[in-house]
Amino acid sequence: MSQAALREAAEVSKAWPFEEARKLIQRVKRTGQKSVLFETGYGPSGLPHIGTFGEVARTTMVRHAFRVLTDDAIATRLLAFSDDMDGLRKTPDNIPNRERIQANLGKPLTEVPDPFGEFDSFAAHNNARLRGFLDSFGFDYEFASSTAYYKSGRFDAALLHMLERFDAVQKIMLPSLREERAATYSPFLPIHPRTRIVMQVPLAGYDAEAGTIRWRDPATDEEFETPVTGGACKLQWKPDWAMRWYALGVDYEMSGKDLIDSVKLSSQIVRALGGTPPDGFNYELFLDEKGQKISKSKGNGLTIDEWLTYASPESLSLFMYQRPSAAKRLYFDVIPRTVDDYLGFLETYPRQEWKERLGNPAWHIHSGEPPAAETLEHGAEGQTTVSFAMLLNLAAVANSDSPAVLWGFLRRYAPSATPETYPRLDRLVRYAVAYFRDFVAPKKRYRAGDEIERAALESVSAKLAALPAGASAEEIQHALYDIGRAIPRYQDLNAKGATPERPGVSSEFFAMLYAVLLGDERGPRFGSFVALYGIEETRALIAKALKGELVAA
RNA sequence: GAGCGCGUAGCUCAAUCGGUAGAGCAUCUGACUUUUAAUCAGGGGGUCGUGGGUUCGAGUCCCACCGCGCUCACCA
Repeated sequence: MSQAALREAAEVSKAWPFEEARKLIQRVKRTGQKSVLFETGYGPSGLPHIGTFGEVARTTMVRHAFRVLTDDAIATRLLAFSDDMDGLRKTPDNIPNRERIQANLGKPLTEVPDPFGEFDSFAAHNNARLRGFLDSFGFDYEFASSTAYYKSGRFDAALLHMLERFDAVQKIMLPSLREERAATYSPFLPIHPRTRIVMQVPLAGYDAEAGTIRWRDPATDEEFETPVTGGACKLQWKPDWAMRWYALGVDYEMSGKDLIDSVKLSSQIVRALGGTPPDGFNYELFLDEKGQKISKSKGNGLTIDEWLTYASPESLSLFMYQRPSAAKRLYFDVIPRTVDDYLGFLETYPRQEWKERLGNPAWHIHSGEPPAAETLEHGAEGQTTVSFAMLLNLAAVANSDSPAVLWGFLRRYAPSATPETYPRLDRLVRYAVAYFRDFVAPKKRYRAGDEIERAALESVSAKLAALPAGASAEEIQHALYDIGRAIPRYQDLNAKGATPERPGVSSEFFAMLYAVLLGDERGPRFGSFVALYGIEETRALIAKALKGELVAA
């Protein structure tokens, strides 16, 4: 499959990153520009939000589609812009040293101390967390700090320009506000020279030529004249966004649907400044398990760290790829399915034509170079992909959060496999084990045994003790049958091959073992389970069950 | 009030350019170590929310309506 075929398929691909990239192609054709700037926004008043990751991941997909469409003839950059000069509005609930932070309300986030005591400021801490994650995923981006940009003078020309167009900006903003707010609204927010608080005060006047605004401290009635440049002032949110687009020449920025009105207003402001607003689209928001909007202040839904505890970054990337225009529940229970969907896409990719490949999320997740799927050799049946769902089952039947126990099962399935030869499968095993430990194991409901059941378990334990250490699954299985056969409750004369002298064992017997020992209604072939889990370990498990420790836990 | 999204199998959801509606789970049947599933094979289950329109052909495109939900209108 040639590069030409790839290009041809890309030109017409309906995959949304290509649809978006084609908007930019039009833009470049119109303006003749030789580079394109992508921007993603981040508000560091809280820990990095999973939506922020989504925005970077999705923007990266558009960027890559654009690069394929242009053969890299147009340079691209991705700016991760942190709005870290914003004033701290309220103290987040999920941080230490809240009192200390409380004393800094209203100051720029870069001037609020780090509640974790690790960085120069709260913003620096959260910025570092964001960068750490973006780096760990390998995103190609440039980090930008609003505070640094303001202070460096990089925004000065645009700020002075906006001051010149003050009336035009007000004409756009004021109708969008309620009367009482409109009466005091100023797009320019001076930083109080003494308290360092970002002041939301009405302007007493401004001097476009001098580049200053005049305002009054409501507490002292003292009047100040502050330059709009050099970081002495910042802008209100919507004018700020517009100014940034204008000053940096941002060509593409997507945002959530909660910002639809903001995009409209900011776009009008950019035009009033004589610029062109970026292309982009409004994606749907993520919902928590109850269908509520995920927000960093509420701390609902999933965090990046939580997802990465149970699944790979690639699977999270897949979640972000799929249907950005549809609201999706983002909660723990979508993880297994998303992981297996990802593995499935990886597996079908090599067999596809370019047209399908470009619609395959794996292509977008891996910037056009998805790795080969990791498959196990399974006897004559050939290659098999081990799914997350299967590993969860394994963990459940083994009732184990130990990767080694799962590998024991896997090696029986595919003897040549080891964690060293299958590193990605090993990672998957670790994720599955973590998911099992935190979401499946707590839901187990152990049943206490009655007299007959307890006696049966005693017998099983004794019988196991009498078996040789290296007893096979088969030997153990037959030993179990002999126990069950001797107990009237579990005799089954209708079983295939059963005789009155040698009755079969009903499935009740095994159901009892699962319910009492594994806390589940179903389970593995028990002989195999014991062989892998270990005879002594199984006896210990029985002992715990008889003491009532499993029911209690 | 304004702007969106979603209605497809019992459940959760797919369905690329408009071309015979699919998957997973659940359920049922069968095979297998004398019975257990981490196995395999197979079956049933649908008026694609409703009604129009375009088309040779509509889950898909257009219009209207119904239902559910979200967002914005203070801040970002």
